[in-house]
Amino acid sequence: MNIKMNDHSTVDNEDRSHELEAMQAELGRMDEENKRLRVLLSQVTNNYNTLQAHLLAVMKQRDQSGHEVVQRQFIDLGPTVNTVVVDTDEPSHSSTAGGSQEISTSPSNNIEVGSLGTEEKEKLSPNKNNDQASQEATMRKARVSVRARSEAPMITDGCQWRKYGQKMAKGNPCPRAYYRCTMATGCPVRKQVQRCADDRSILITTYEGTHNHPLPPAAAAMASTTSAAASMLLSGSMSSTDGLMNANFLARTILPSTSSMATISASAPFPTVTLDLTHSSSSNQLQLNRSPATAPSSLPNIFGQPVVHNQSKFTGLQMSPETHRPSTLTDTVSAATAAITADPNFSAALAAAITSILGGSHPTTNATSS
DNA sequence: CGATTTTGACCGGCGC
DNA sequence: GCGCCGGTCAAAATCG
Repeated sequence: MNIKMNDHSTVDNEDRSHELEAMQAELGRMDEENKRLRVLLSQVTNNYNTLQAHLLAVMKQRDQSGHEVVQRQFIDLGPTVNTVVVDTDEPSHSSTAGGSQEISTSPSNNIEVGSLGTEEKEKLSPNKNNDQASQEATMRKARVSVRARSEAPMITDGCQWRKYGQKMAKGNPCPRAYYRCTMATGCPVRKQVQRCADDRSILITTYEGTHNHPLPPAAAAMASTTSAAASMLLSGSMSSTDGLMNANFLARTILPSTSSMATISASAPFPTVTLDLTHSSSSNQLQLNRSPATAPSSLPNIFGQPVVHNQSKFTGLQMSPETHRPSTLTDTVSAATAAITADPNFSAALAAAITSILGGSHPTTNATSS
C-alpha cells in the first residue's frame, strides 16, 4: 500500500478526483440531512407555537372561570435537571406564600437554567458525538421529586426498590434513604426518600433515571413522568431568554389554584421538576394512610373522573376523601403523575412549556410565585 | 437460603 | 491541600 502511494501524478490525480467525488457525495448527503432537519425544526416550532397559544387560551379561560381549578403541578427542568414535586398537604395552608417557601427549602427547588449539571458537563467535555451517551447521562440525572404528606416511611409506587444506603443530610434531622430499582437487573433508576425538616409529615421522594424494563401501571405513571421530564431536558437545547417567563407561565397554567405548587428548578447539581401535593386546595386532605401493601393498581380508582382536558388530572386530588378513601400516598402520587401524563393535550402543552423553559437563563425561577 | 436492610467505609466533587 | 458533604459500596445482620 504505502509503496503505491509513492507513485506520483497520475495516481495522485486519480485519488484526488475520487476524493472529490466522495466529498461531493458527502456534501450532498449533508445537504439532505440539513433540509430534513430544517423541516423538522420548523414543524417543531410550529407545534410549539400552536401549543403555547392553546395553553394561553386555556389559561385565560381558567383564570376567568375562577376555579374549576384543577390542581396541576408540574415543572420542568432545564436541560439537565428535572424535578417534579408533588405535595399533598393539608388544606388549611394559606396558599402560595407558604407553599413557595416550603419549596424553597427543599434542595431541588429553584431553577438556575444557566448552570449545567455535572452530567451535562460530562457530555460537553469530551467530543463524544454519541448523542446516546450524553442522552443517557442526562436521563440518568433527570429528577422528579414528589412531596406528599404521609406517615409511611416510603410511598409505594408500584416498583420494587432495594435500599442501598442511608445518610444524615446536613440541615435535616431526618435521615435520607437511597433506593435502587430492583425490578430488573441493571435498571438505573434510583430514588431518595427524606422527610421535610420543617414538617416531618411531608415525605419528599426524588426519582432519578429511566426504567429500562416494563412497569406495572402505577409505576408506569410515575416513570413516565420522570422519563418525560428527562426527555424534555434532552430536547431543550434551544436557548431563549424567556425561560423565566415561560416557567411562570407554566406554573400558572399548571397550578391554577394558588394552593398547589409546581416548581421548576434547574438549580444545583440537577434540574428538578417538583410536584407538590402538600398544599392542595382545601378539599384535598389526602391523608394517606400508609399501608405498605397498597396495591399499585389502585391508581385508577383515585381518579374517578375521566380525563377531561382543560381540567387537570389532579382533579382527583381535590376529591373529597370519602370519594376514594383507600388512597395512599403512593396512589396519590401515581395518580398525580398519571394525570399529568395521561392527557395528551396537557402533555403536549407541558412539553412545549418545558422546552421553552429549558432554554431559560435565569437563576431562580419560582414557578409557584403568585 | 436468598433477598433485603443496616451501617460504617470509601470516593469524588466542591469550597476554602 | 484539607475538610466537608452527598452519594455509593459492601460486609454483616436480619427477614421471610
